[in-house]
Amino acid sequence: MAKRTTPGDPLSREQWAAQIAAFEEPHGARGARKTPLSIERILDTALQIVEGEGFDALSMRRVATALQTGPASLYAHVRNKGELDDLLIGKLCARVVLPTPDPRQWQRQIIDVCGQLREQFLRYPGISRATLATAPNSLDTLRVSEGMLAILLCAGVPAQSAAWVIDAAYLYVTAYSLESSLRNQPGPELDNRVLDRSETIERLNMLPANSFPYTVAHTHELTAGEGNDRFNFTLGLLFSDSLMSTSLSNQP
Amino acid sequence: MAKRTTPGDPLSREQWAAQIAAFEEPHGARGARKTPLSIERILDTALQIVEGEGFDALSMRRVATALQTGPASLYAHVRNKGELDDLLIGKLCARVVLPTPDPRQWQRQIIDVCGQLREQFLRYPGISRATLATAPNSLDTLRVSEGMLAILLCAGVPAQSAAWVIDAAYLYVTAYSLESSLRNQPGPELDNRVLDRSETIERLNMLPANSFPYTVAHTHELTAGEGNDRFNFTLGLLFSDSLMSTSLSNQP
DNA sequence: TAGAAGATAGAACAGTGTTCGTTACTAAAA
DNA sequence: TTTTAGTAACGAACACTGTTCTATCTTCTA
Repeated sequence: MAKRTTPGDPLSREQWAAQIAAFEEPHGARGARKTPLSIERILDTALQIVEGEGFDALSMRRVATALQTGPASLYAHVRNKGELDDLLIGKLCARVVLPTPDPRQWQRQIIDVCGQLREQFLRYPGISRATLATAPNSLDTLRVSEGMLAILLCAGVPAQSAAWVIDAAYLYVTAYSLESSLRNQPGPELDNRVLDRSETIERLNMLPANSFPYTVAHTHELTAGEGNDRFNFTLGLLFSDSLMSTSLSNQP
Repeated sequence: MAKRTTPGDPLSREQWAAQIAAFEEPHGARGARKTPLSIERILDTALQIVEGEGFDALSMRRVATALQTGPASLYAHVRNKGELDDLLIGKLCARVVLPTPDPRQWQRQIIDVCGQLREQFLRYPGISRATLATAPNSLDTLRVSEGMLAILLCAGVPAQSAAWVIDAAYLYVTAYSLESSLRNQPGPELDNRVLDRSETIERLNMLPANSFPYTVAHTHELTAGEGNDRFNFTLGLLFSDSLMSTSLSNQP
Protein backbone atom coordinates (compact mmCIF):
# COMPACT_ATOMS: atom_id res chain seq x y z
CA MET A 1 0.00 0.00 0.00
CA ALA A 2 2.93 2.32 0.48
CA LYS A 3 3.88 3.96 -2.75
CA ARG A 4 6.78 2.35 -4.47
CA THR A 5 7.66 4.52 -7.43
CA THR A 6 9.66 7.25 -5.74
CA PRO A 7 10.83 7.02 -2.14
CA GLY A 8 9.73 10.62 -1.33
CA ASP A 9 7.73 11.68 1.70
CA PRO A 10 5.65 9.17 3.60
CA LEU A 11 2.20 10.21 2.34
CA SER A 12 0.99 13.74 2.94
CA ARG A 13 -2.05 14.73 4.94
CA GLU A 14 -4.16 15.47 1.83
CA GLN A 15 -3.24 12.17 0.25
CA TRP A 16 -4.20 10.38 3.39
CA ALA A 17 -7.55 12.20 3.46
CA ALA A 18 -8.13 11.39 -0.19
CA GLN A 19 -7.48 7.72 0.47
CA ILE A 20 -9.98 7.77 3.29
CA ALA A 21 -12.57 9.52 1.13
CA ALA A 22 -12.07 7.00 -1.65
CA PHE A 23 -12.47 4.21 0.87
CA GLU A 24 -15.63 5.70 2.28
CA GLU A 25 -17.65 5.66 -0.97
CA PRO A 26 -16.78 2.47 -2.77
CA HIS A 27 -20.34 1.32 -3.52
CA GLY A 28 -21.41 2.57 -6.93
CA ALA A 29 -18.53 4.87 -7.58
CA ARG A 30 -16.00 2.08 -7.89
CA GLY A 31 -17.83 0.14 -10.58
CA ALA A 32 -19.48 2.91 -12.61
CA ARG A 33 -16.64 5.27 -11.76
CA LYS A 34 -17.47 8.82 -12.78
CA THR A 35 -18.59 8.51 -16.39
CA PRO A 36 -15.27 9.44 -17.99
CA LEU A 37 -15.39 12.69 -19.87
CA SER A 38 -15.23 12.63 -23.64
CA ILE A 39 -15.29 15.25 -26.37
CA GLU A 40 -19.02 14.73 -26.78
CA ARG A 41 -19.70 15.32 -23.12
CA ILE A 42 -17.48 18.39 -23.11
CA LEU A 43 -19.14 19.88 -26.17
CA ASP A 44 -22.64 19.16 -24.89
CA THR A 45 -22.10 20.85 -21.56
CA ALA A 46 -20.32 23.72 -23.26
CA LEU A 47 -23.28 24.29 -25.55
CA GLN A 48 -25.60 24.08 -22.58
CA ILE A 49 -23.64 26.80 -20.82
CA VAL A 50 -23.62 29.06 -23.87
CA GLU A 51 -27.34 28.58 -24.38
CA GLY A 52 -28.10 29.53 -20.81
CA GLU A 53 -25.49 32.12 -19.93
CA GLY A 54 -24.02 33.34 -23.19
CA PHE A 55 -20.68 32.85 -24.87
CA ASP A 56 -18.85 35.19 -22.51
CA ALA A 57 -19.63 32.86 -19.63
CA LEU A 58 -17.97 29.96 -21.43
CA SER A 59 -14.60 29.39 -19.80
CA MET A 60 -12.55 26.30 -19.30
CA ARG A 61 -13.16 26.42 -15.59
CA ARG A 62 -16.89 26.84 -16.09
CA VAL A 63 -17.04 23.72 -18.27
CA ALA A 64 -14.78 21.83 -15.91
CA THR A 65 -16.78 22.56 -12.79
CA ALA A 66 -19.97 21.67 -14.62
CA LEU A 67 -18.35 18.30 -15.25
CA GLN A 68 -17.17 18.15 -11.62
CA THR A 69 -13.48 18.24 -12.44
CA GLY A 70 -10.61 20.68 -12.91
CA PRO A 71 -9.75 22.66 -16.02
CA ALA A 72 -6.59 20.66 -16.66
CA SER A 73 -8.64 17.57 -17.38
CA LEU A 74 -10.15 19.14 -20.46
CA TYR A 75 -6.81 19.53 -22.16
CA ALA A 76 -6.59 15.80 -22.68
CA HIS A 77 -9.42 16.05 -25.21
CA VAL A 78 -9.11 19.59 -26.51
CA ARG A 79 -5.93 21.37 -27.44
CA ASN A 80 -7.07 24.94 -26.86
CA LYS A 81 -9.97 27.06 -25.88
CA GLY A 82 -9.92 28.07 -29.53
CA GLU A 83 -10.22 24.46 -30.62
CA LEU A 84 -13.16 24.03 -28.31
CA ASP A 85 -14.81 27.03 -29.94
CA ASP A 86 -14.14 25.63 -33.38
CA LEU A 87 -15.66 22.31 -32.44
CA LEU A 88 -18.74 24.08 -31.11
CA ILE A 89 -19.44 25.99 -34.30
CA GLY A 90 -18.73 22.79 -36.21
CA LYS A 91 -21.42 21.08 -34.19
CA LEU A 92 -23.85 23.87 -35.03
CA CYS A 93 -23.02 23.73 -38.72
CA ALA A 94 -23.55 19.98 -38.69
CA ARG A 95 -27.19 20.57 -37.76
CA VAL A 96 -27.92 22.55 -40.90
CA VAL A 97 -29.89 20.43 -43.39
CA LEU A 98 -28.93 21.02 -46.99
CA PRO A 99 -31.50 20.73 -49.79
CA THR A 100 -30.93 19.00 -53.10
CA PRO A 101 -30.46 21.91 -55.49
CA ASP A 102 -33.52 22.96 -57.45
CA PRO A 103 -32.61 25.66 -60.00
CA ARG A 104 -36.17 26.97 -60.10
CA GLN A 105 -36.15 28.06 -56.46
CA TRP A 106 -32.48 28.58 -55.76
CA GLN A 107 -33.03 31.86 -53.91
CA ARG A 108 -35.54 30.34 -51.53
CA GLN A 109 -33.21 27.44 -50.88
CA ILE A 110 -30.08 29.40 -50.13
CA ILE A 111 -31.88 31.96 -48.00
CA ASP A 112 -33.32 29.07 -46.03
CA VAL A 113 -29.84 27.71 -45.37
CA CYS A 114 -28.72 31.12 -44.13
CA GLY A 115 -31.81 31.21 -41.94
CA GLN A 116 -30.84 27.92 -40.37
CA LEU A 117 -27.41 29.28 -39.59
CA ARG A 118 -28.95 32.35 -38.04
CA GLU A 119 -31.26 30.19 -35.97
CA GLN A 120 -28.35 28.22 -34.53
CA PHE A 121 -26.26 31.32 -33.85
CA LEU A 122 -29.11 33.10 -32.10
CA ARG A 123 -29.95 30.09 -30.00
CA TYR A 124 -26.45 30.23 -28.51
CA PRO A 125 -25.94 33.94 -27.91
CA GLY A 126 -22.56 35.32 -28.77
CA ILE A 127 -21.20 32.09 -30.18
CA SER A 128 -20.78 33.66 -33.59
CA ARG A 129 -17.78 35.50 -32.21
CA ALA A 130 -15.99 32.19 -32.34
CA THR A 131 -16.66 32.13 -36.07
CA LEU A 132 -15.04 35.50 -36.56
CA ALA A 133 -12.07 34.74 -34.35
CA THR A 134 -10.66 31.92 -36.41
CA ALA A 135 -10.45 30.62 -39.95
CA PRO A 136 -13.55 28.62 -40.85
CA ASN A 137 -11.80 25.54 -42.13
CA SER A 138 -13.50 22.70 -40.31
CA LEU A 139 -15.17 19.97 -42.29
CA ASP A 140 -18.61 20.83 -40.96
CA THR A 141 -18.41 24.43 -42.12
CA LEU A 142 -17.04 23.28 -45.46
CA ARG A 143 -20.03 20.98 -45.77
CA VAL A 144 -22.39 23.95 -45.46
CA SER A 145 -20.27 25.92 -47.88
CA GLU A 146 -20.39 23.03 -50.35
CA GLY A 147 -24.17 22.87 -50.04
CA MET A 148 -24.55 26.56 -50.78
CA LEU A 149 -22.13 26.30 -53.65
CA ALA A 150 -24.19 23.47 -55.11
CA ILE A 151 -27.38 25.52 -54.99
CA LEU A 152 -25.82 28.49 -56.74
CA LEU A 153 -23.86 26.60 -59.38
CA CYS A 154 -26.84 24.44 -60.31
CA ALA A 155 -28.82 27.64 -60.75
CA GLY A 156 -26.28 28.92 -63.25
CA VAL A 157 -24.45 31.48 -61.14
CA PRO A 158 -20.85 31.96 -62.35
CA ALA A 159 -18.34 30.24 -60.12
CA GLN A 160 -16.48 33.35 -59.00
CA SER A 161 -19.66 35.18 -58.12
CA ALA A 162 -20.96 32.15 -56.26
CA ALA A 163 -17.81 31.77 -54.21
CA TRP A 164 -17.66 35.43 -53.26
CA VAL A 165 -21.32 35.88 -52.46
CA ILE A 166 -21.27 32.82 -50.23
CA ASP A 167 -18.38 34.29 -48.33
CA ALA A 168 -20.20 37.60 -48.02
CA ALA A 169 -23.40 35.94 -46.83
CA TYR A 170 -21.56 33.90 -44.24
CA LEU A 171 -19.84 36.99 -42.90
CA TYR A 172 -23.11 38.87 -42.80
CA VAL A 173 -25.01 36.11 -41.02
CA THR A 174 -22.27 35.90 -38.45
CA ALA A 175 -22.07 39.63 -37.80
CA TYR A 176 -25.85 39.99 -37.79
CA SER A 177 -26.24 37.19 -35.27
CA LEU A 178 -23.55 38.64 -33.05
CA GLU A 179 -25.11 42.08 -33.01
CA SER A 180 -28.55 40.60 -32.52
CA SER A 181 -27.29 38.54 -29.60
CA LEU A 182 -26.16 41.70 -27.83
CA ARG A 183 -29.58 43.24 -28.10
CA ASN A 184 -31.52 40.28 -26.76
CA GLN A 185 -29.29 38.11 -24.65
CA PRO A 186 -28.20 40.32 -21.75
CA GLY A 187 -31.73 39.66 -20.57
CA PRO A 188 -31.68 39.58 -16.77
CA GLU A 189 -30.24 42.99 -16.05
CA LEU A 190 -32.07 45.52 -18.17
CA ASP A 191 -29.71 48.42 -17.57
CA ASN A 192 -27.35 47.25 -20.27
CA ARG A 193 -25.47 49.36 -22.72
CA VAL A 194 -27.70 48.17 -25.49
CA LEU A 195 -30.92 50.12 -25.55
CA ASP A 196 -34.32 48.99 -26.63
CA ARG A 197 -36.06 50.56 -29.57
CA SER A 198 -38.09 53.31 -27.93
CA GLU A 199 -35.06 54.46 -25.99
CA THR A 200 -32.99 54.52 -29.15
CA ILE A 201 -35.59 56.59 -30.98
CA GLU A 202 -35.69 59.16 -28.20
CA ARG A 203 -31.93 59.40 -28.12
CA LEU A 204 -31.77 59.91 -31.86
CA ASN A 205 -34.36 62.66 -31.59
CA MET A 206 -32.10 64.51 -29.18
CA LEU A 207 -29.48 64.95 -31.90
CA PRO A 208 -28.97 68.43 -33.34
CA ALA A 209 -31.06 68.58 -36.48
CA ASN A 210 -28.60 70.73 -38.40
CA SER A 211 -25.78 68.25 -38.02
CA PHE A 212 -27.87 65.08 -38.34
CA PRO A 213 -30.81 66.07 -40.53
CA TYR A 214 -31.40 62.72 -42.22
CA THR A 215 -30.90 60.69 -39.07
CA VAL A 216 -33.48 62.58 -37.02
CA ALA A 217 -35.86 62.60 -39.97
CA HIS A 218 -35.84 58.81 -40.24
CA THR A 219 -35.45 57.48 -36.74
CA HIS A 220 -38.29 55.06 -37.38
CA GLU A 221 -36.66 53.44 -40.37
CA LEU A 222 -33.25 53.37 -38.72
CA THR A 223 -34.54 51.42 -35.75
CA ALA A 224 -36.92 49.12 -37.65
CA GLY A 225 -36.27 45.51 -38.49
CA GLU A 226 -36.27 43.68 -35.20
CA GLY A 227 -37.80 40.61 -36.78
CA ASN A 228 -36.70 38.74 -39.86
CA ASP A 229 -37.39 41.64 -42.21
CA ARG A 230 -33.98 43.24 -42.07
CA PHE A 231 -32.24 39.90 -42.35
CA ASN A 232 -34.21 38.78 -45.37
CA PHE A 233 -33.83 42.17 -47.00
CA THR A 234 -30.05 41.96 -46.97
CA LEU A 235 -29.99 38.38 -48.19
CA GLY A 236 -32.34 39.40 -50.97
CA LEU A 237 -29.80 42.00 -52.05
CA LEU A 238 -26.92 39.55 -51.97
CA PHE A 239 -28.74 36.74 -53.76
CA SER A 240 -30.38 38.86 -56.39
CA ASP A 241 -31.01 37.96 -60.04
CA SER A 242 -28.11 40.15 -61.06
CA LEU A 243 -25.82 37.35 -59.89
CA MET A 244 -26.60 35.40 -63.04
CA SER A 245 -25.11 37.96 -65.41
CA THR A 246 -21.37 37.42 -65.33
CA SER A 247 -20.43 41.05 -64.85
CA LEU A 248 -17.15 40.47 -63.08
CA SER A 249 -14.06 42.40 -63.99
CA ASN A 250 -11.83 40.95 -66.69
CA GLN A 251 -9.56 38.64 -64.74
CA PRO A 252 -9.23 34.86 -64.64
CA MET B 1 6.80 64.91 7.17
CA ALA B 2 5.05 62.24 9.12
CA LYS B 3 1.66 61.49 7.62
CA ARG B 4 -1.16 63.24 9.36
CA THR B 5 -4.41 62.02 7.86
CA THR B 6 -4.85 58.68 9.58
CA PRO B 7 -2.71 57.49 12.44
CA GLY B 8 -2.24 53.96 11.02
CA ASP B 9 1.05 52.14 10.89
CA PRO B 10 4.26 54.09 11.20
CA LEU B 11 5.27 54.01 7.51
CA SER B 12 5.95 50.66 5.89
CA ARG B 13 9.25 49.57 4.42
CA GLU B 14 8.08 50.10 0.82
CA GLN B 15 6.80 53.57 1.58
CA TRP B 16 10.08 54.40 3.16
CA ALA B 17 11.95 53.17 0.09
CA ALA B 18 9.63 55.17 -2.16
CA GLN B 19 10.32 58.32 -0.19
CA ILE B 20 14.02 57.74 -0.53
CA ALA B 21 13.70 57.16 -4.27
CA ALA B 22 11.63 60.33 -4.66
CA PHE B 23 14.27 62.21 -2.73
CA GLU B 24 17.07 60.86 -4.87
CA GLU B 25 15.78 62.25 -8.21
CA PRO B 26 14.38 65.71 -7.58
CA HIS B 27 16.18 67.53 -10.40
CA GLY B 28 14.03 67.77 -13.52
CA ALA B 29 11.21 65.57 -12.40
CA ARG B 30 9.97 68.00 -9.83
CA GLY B 31 9.42 70.93 -12.16
CA ALA B 32 8.33 69.36 -15.45
CA ARG B 33 6.66 66.54 -13.62
CA LYS B 34 5.56 63.75 -15.92
CA THR B 35 3.28 65.27 -18.58
CA PRO B 36 -0.10 64.43 -17.05
CA LEU B 37 -2.02 61.82 -18.95
CA SER B 38 -5.19 62.80 -20.77
CA ILE B 39 -7.75 61.00 -22.88
CA GLU B 40 -5.93 62.06 -26.01
CA ARG B 41 -2.65 60.64 -24.82
CA ILE B 42 -4.33 57.41 -23.75
CA LEU B 43 -6.11 56.97 -27.07
CA ASP B 44 -3.01 57.78 -29.07
CA THR B 45 -0.82 55.25 -27.31
CA ALA B 46 -3.61 52.70 -27.44
CA LEU B 47 -3.91 53.10 -31.20
CA GLN B 48 -0.15 52.85 -31.48
CA ILE B 49 -0.19 49.55 -29.63
CA VAL B 50 -3.00 48.14 -31.76
CA GLU B 51 -1.26 49.22 -34.94
CA GLY B 52 1.94 47.49 -33.95
CA GLU B 53 0.83 44.45 -31.99
CA GLY B 54 -2.82 43.92 -32.80
CA PHE B 55 -5.99 44.39 -30.84
CA ASP B 56 -5.42 41.31 -28.68
CA ALA B 57 -2.32 42.92 -27.23
CA LEU B 58 -4.31 45.96 -26.11
CA SER B 59 -4.81 45.68 -22.37
CA MET B 60 -5.13 48.26 -19.65
CA ARG B 61 -1.76 47.29 -18.28
CA ARG B 62 -0.13 47.50 -21.68
CA VAL B 63 -1.38 51.05 -22.17
CA ALA B 64 -0.47 51.98 -18.63
CA THR B 65 3.09 50.72 -18.82
CA ALA B 66 3.53 52.45 -22.17
CA LEU B 67 2.60 55.64 -20.35
CA GLN B 68 4.91 54.71 -17.46
CA THR B 69 2.16 54.36 -14.90
CA GLY B 70 -0.18 51.78 -13.40
CA PRO B 71 -3.48 50.56 -14.78
CA ALA B 72 -5.51 52.24 -12.06
CA SER B 73 -4.52 55.66 -13.33
CA LEU B 74 -6.40 55.12 -16.57
CA TYR B 75 -9.71 54.76 -14.81
CA ALA B 76 -9.75 58.45 -13.97
CA HIS B 77 -10.25 59.19 -17.68
CA VAL B 78 -11.99 56.07 -18.96
CA ARG B 79 -14.78 54.19 -17.27
CA ASN B 80 -14.18 50.76 -18.80
CA LYS B 81 -12.03 48.85 -21.19
CA GLY B 82 -15.18 48.78 -23.27
CA GLU B 83 -15.41 52.55 -23.21
CA LEU B 84 -11.79 52.77 -24.32
CA ASP B 85 -12.61 50.49 -27.24
CA ASP B 86 -15.61 52.61 -28.15
CA LEU B 87 -13.52 55.76 -28.07
CA LEU B 88 -10.97 54.12 -30.32
CA ILE B 89 -13.44 53.18 -33.04
CA GLY B 90 -14.94 56.63 -32.64
CA LYS B 91 -11.54 58.11 -33.37
CA LEU B 92 -11.25 55.97 -36.49
CA CYS B 93 -14.71 56.93 -37.68
CA ALA B 94 -13.88 60.59 -37.16
CA ARG B 95 -11.15 60.27 -39.79
CA VAL B 96 -13.57 59.27 -42.52
CA VAL B 97 -14.21 62.17 -44.88
CA LEU B 98 -17.78 62.40 -46.12
CA PRO B 99 -18.55 63.74 -49.60
CA THR B 100 -21.35 66.15 -50.41
CA PRO B 101 -23.96 63.90 -51.99
CA ASP B 102 -23.97 63.81 -55.78
CA PRO B 103 -26.95 61.75 -57.05
CA ARG B 104 -25.21 60.97 -60.34
CA GLN B 105 -22.39 59.02 -58.69
CA TRP B 106 -23.97 57.85 -55.46
CA GLN B 107 -22.58 54.32 -55.79
CA ARG B 108 -19.02 55.49 -56.21
CA GLN B 109 -19.42 57.82 -53.23
CA ILE B 110 -20.83 55.31 -50.77
CA ILE B 111 -18.43 52.56 -51.78
CA ASP B 112 -15.61 55.03 -51.21
CA VAL B 113 -16.84 55.71 -47.69
CA CYS B 114 -16.93 51.97 -46.99
CA GLY B 115 -13.42 51.72 -48.39
CA GLN B 116 -12.23 54.37 -45.96
CA LEU B 117 -13.72 52.41 -43.08
CA ARG B 118 -12.00 49.28 -44.31
CA GLU B 119 -8.73 51.14 -44.57
CA GLN B 120 -8.92 52.26 -40.96
CA PHE B 121 -9.95 48.85 -39.68
CA LEU B 122 -7.17 47.08 -41.53
CA ARG B 123 -4.57 49.55 -40.38
CA TYR B 124 -5.35 48.57 -36.77
CA PRO B 125 -5.66 44.79 -36.98
CA GLY B 126 -8.46 43.25 -35.01
CA ILE B 127 -9.93 46.52 -33.82
CA SER B 128 -13.17 45.82 -35.66
CA ARG B 129 -13.97 43.29 -32.96
CA ALA B 130 -14.63 46.27 -30.72
CA THR B 131 -17.28 47.37 -33.19
CA LEU B 132 -19.06 44.03 -32.98
CA ALA B 133 -18.82 43.81 -29.21
CA THR B 134 -20.91 46.85 -28.43
CA ALA B 135 -23.74 48.99 -29.77
CA PRO B 136 -22.42 51.55 -32.27
CA ASN B 137 -24.04 54.60 -30.74
CA SER B 138 -21.22 57.08 -30.45
CA LEU B 139 -21.53 60.42 -32.17
CA ASP B 140 -18.65 59.71 -34.50
CA THR B 141 -20.18 56.52 -35.85
CA LEU B 142 -23.51 58.28 -36.18
CA ARG B 143 -21.77 60.95 -38.21
CA VAL B 144 -20.61 58.35 -40.72
CA SER B 145 -24.04 56.78 -40.73
CA GLU B 146 -25.59 60.18 -41.41
CA GLY B 147 -23.21 60.75 -44.28
CA MET B 148 -24.08 57.46 -45.90
CA LEU B 149 -27.77 58.12 -45.36
CA ALA B 150 -27.40 61.46 -47.07
CA ILE B 151 -25.79 59.90 -50.13
CA LEU B 152 -28.51 57.29 -50.52
CA LEU B 153 -31.49 59.52 -49.81
CA CYS B 154 -30.29 62.21 -52.19
CA ALA B 155 -29.96 59.51 -54.83
CA GLY B 156 -33.59 58.59 -54.38
CA VAL B 157 -33.26 55.36 -52.44
CA PRO B 158 -36.32 54.71 -50.26
CA ALA B 159 -35.69 55.46 -46.59
CA GLN B 160 -36.25 51.96 -45.29
CA SER B 161 -33.99 50.40 -47.90
CA ALA B 162 -31.33 53.00 -47.23
CA ALA B 163 -31.38 52.41 -43.49
CA TRP B 164 -31.19 48.66 -43.80
CA VAL B 165 -28.54 48.52 -46.48
CA ILE B 166 -26.33 50.88 -44.51
CA ASP B 167 -26.62 48.60 -41.53
CA ALA B 168 -25.78 45.60 -43.69
CA ALA B 169 -22.79 47.32 -45.27
CA TYR B 170 -21.44 48.37 -41.90
CA LEU B 171 -21.73 44.85 -40.57
CA TYR B 172 -20.07 43.46 -43.67
CA VAL B 173 -17.17 45.90 -43.59
CA THR B 174 -16.59 45.09 -39.96
CA ALA B 175 -16.68 41.31 -40.41
CA TYR B 176 -14.59 41.48 -43.57
CA SER B 177 -11.93 43.57 -41.87
CA LEU B 178 -11.82 41.28 -38.89
CA GLU B 179 -11.38 38.18 -41.01
CA SER B 180 -8.84 39.94 -43.19
CA SER B 181 -6.89 41.00 -40.12
CA LEU B 182 -6.52 37.38 -39.08
CA ARG B 183 -5.02 36.44 -42.39
CA ASN B 184 -2.43 39.19 -42.52
CA GLN B 185 -1.68 40.43 -39.06
CA PRO B 186 -0.26 37.42 -37.21
CA GLY B 187 2.77 38.24 -39.28
CA PRO B 188 5.86 37.38 -37.24
CA GLU B 189 5.18 33.72 -36.56
CA LEU B 190 4.15 32.09 -39.81
CA ASP B 191 2.94 28.84 -38.32
CA ASN B 192 -0.46 30.28 -37.49
CA ARG B 193 -3.80 28.63 -37.80
CA VAL B 194 -4.63 30.81 -40.75
CA LEU B 195 -3.14 29.41 -43.90
CA ASP B 196 -1.97 31.23 -46.95
CA ARG B 197 -3.59 30.71 -50.29
CA SER B 198 -1.49 27.94 -51.80
CA GLU B 199 -1.73 25.92 -48.61
CA THR B 200 -5.49 26.38 -48.59
CA ILE B 201 -5.80 25.20 -52.18
CA GLU B 202 -3.81 22.06 -51.46
CA ARG B 203 -5.90 21.32 -48.41
CA LEU B 204 -9.11 21.74 -50.36
CA ASN B 205 -7.80 19.39 -53.02
CA MET B 206 -7.35 16.70 -50.40
CA LEU B 207 -11.10 16.62 -49.77
CA PRO B 208 -13.04 13.56 -51.01
CA ALA B 209 -14.44 14.49 -54.38
CA ASN B 210 -17.67 12.58 -53.91
CA SER B 211 -18.62 14.50 -50.77
CA PHE B 212 -17.28 17.88 -51.85
CA PRO B 213 -17.56 17.89 -55.65
CA TYR B 214 -18.14 21.60 -56.16
CA THR B 215 -15.58 22.69 -53.60
CA VAL B 216 -12.72 20.73 -55.12
CA ALA B 217 -13.82 21.76 -58.61
CA HIS B 218 -13.51 25.46 -57.78
CA THR B 219 -10.69 25.79 -55.30
CA HIS B 220 -9.31 28.66 -57.32
CA GLU B 221 -12.45 30.75 -57.15
CA LEU B 222 -12.99 29.93 -53.48
CA THR B 223 -9.58 31.23 -52.49
CA ALA B 224 -9.49 34.22 -54.84
CA GLY B 225 -10.04 37.82 -53.83
CA GLU B 226 -7.10 38.72 -51.67
CA GLY B 227 -7.11 42.27 -52.96
CA ASN B 228 -10.00 44.68 -53.19
CA ASP B 229 -11.92 42.59 -55.70
CA ARG B 230 -13.94 40.54 -53.25
CA PHE B 231 -14.69 43.60 -51.14
CA ASN B 232 -15.90 45.69 -54.04
CA PHE B 233 -17.91 42.79 -55.44
CA THR B 234 -19.99 42.49 -52.28
CA LEU B 235 -20.53 46.21 -51.97
CA GLY B 236 -21.61 46.25 -55.59
CA LEU B 237 -24.27 43.71 -54.73
CA LEU B 238 -25.48 45.65 -51.71
CA PHE B 239 -25.53 49.04 -53.42
CA SER B 240 -27.06 47.90 -56.69
CA ASP B 241 -29.55 49.78 -58.86
CA SER B 242 -32.32 47.53 -57.57
CA LEU B 243 -32.25 49.59 -54.39
CA MET B 244 -34.13 52.37 -56.17
CA SER B 245 -37.24 50.31 -56.87
CA THR B 246 -39.22 50.31 -53.64
CA SER B 247 -39.87 46.59 -53.54
CA LEU B 248 -40.19 46.26 -49.80
CA SER B 249 -42.91 44.17 -48.25
CA ASN B 250 -46.19 45.94 -47.45
CA GLN B 251 -45.52 47.40 -44.03
CA PRO B 252 -45.08 50.97 -42.76
C1' DT C 1 -2.04 80.15 3.69
C1' DA C 2 -5.72 76.52 4.50
C1' DG C 3 -8.86 73.65 2.41
C1' DA C 4 -11.11 71.11 -1.05
C1' DA C 5 -11.02 68.59 -5.28
C1' DG C 6 -9.20 65.73 -8.32
C1' DA C 7 -5.51 63.09 -10.55
C1' DT C 8 -1.92 59.40 -9.70
C1' DA C 9 -0.51 55.17 -8.07
C1' DG C 10 0.29 50.76 -5.14
C1' DA C 11 -1.76 46.73 -3.79
C1' DA C 12 -5.01 43.50 -4.02
C1' DC C 13 -9.15 40.58 -5.73
C1' DA C 14 -11.44 37.57 -8.66
C1' DG C 15 -11.28 35.96 -12.83
C1' DT C 16 -8.93 33.94 -17.37
C1' DG C 17 -6.03 30.21 -20.36
C1' DT C 18 -2.45 27.08 -19.92
C1' DT C 19 1.33 23.93 -18.22
C1' DC C 20 3.90 20.89 -14.94
C1' DG C 21 4.24 16.99 -12.25
C1' DT C 22 2.01 13.47 -9.95
C1' DT C 23 -1.46 10.30 -9.14
C1' DA C 24 -5.05 6.56 -10.54
C1' DC C 25 -6.78 3.52 -13.57
C1' DT C 26 -7.13 0.51 -17.72
C1' DA C 27 -5.70 -2.73 -20.83
C1' DA C 28 -2.38 -5.36 -23.02
C1' DA C 29 1.94 -8.37 -22.49
C1' DA C 30 4.69 -11.93 -19.90
C1' DT D 1 -2.40 -14.25 -12.96
C1' DT D 2 1.00 -10.80 -12.48
C1' DT D 3 3.50 -7.07 -14.39
C1' DT D 4 3.98 -3.22 -17.09
C1' DA D 5 3.16 0.43 -20.18
C1' DG D 6 0.17 4.09 -21.57
C1' DT D 7 -2.98 7.49 -20.72
C1' DA D 8 -6.64 9.96 -18.59
C1' DA D 9 -7.53 12.78 -14.43
C1' DC D 10 -6.27 16.27 -11.54
C1' DG D 11 -4.10 19.68 -7.91
C1' DA D 12 -1.25 23.41 -7.93
C1' DA D 13 0.85 26.98 -9.92
C1' DC D 14 2.14 30.77 -13.48
C1' DA D 15 1.36 34.71 -16.05
C1' DC D 16 -2.01 37.18 -17.44
C1' DT D 17 -6.67 39.99 -17.58
C1' DG D 18 -10.14 44.00 -15.85
C1' DT D 19 -11.36 46.41 -11.89
C1' DT D 20 -11.61 48.55 -7.24
C1' DC D 21 -10.03 50.26 -2.68
C1' DT D 22 -7.12 53.01 -0.48
C1' DA D 23 -3.67 56.40 0.28
C1' DT D 24 -0.68 59.79 -1.50
C1' DC D 25 0.34 63.86 -4.08
C1' DT D 26 -0.59 68.05 -6.88
C1' DT D 27 -3.06 72.03 -7.90
C1' DC D 28 -6.50 75.30 -7.89
C1' DT D 29 -9.61 78.16 -5.11
C1' DA D 30 -11.41 80.85 -1.11
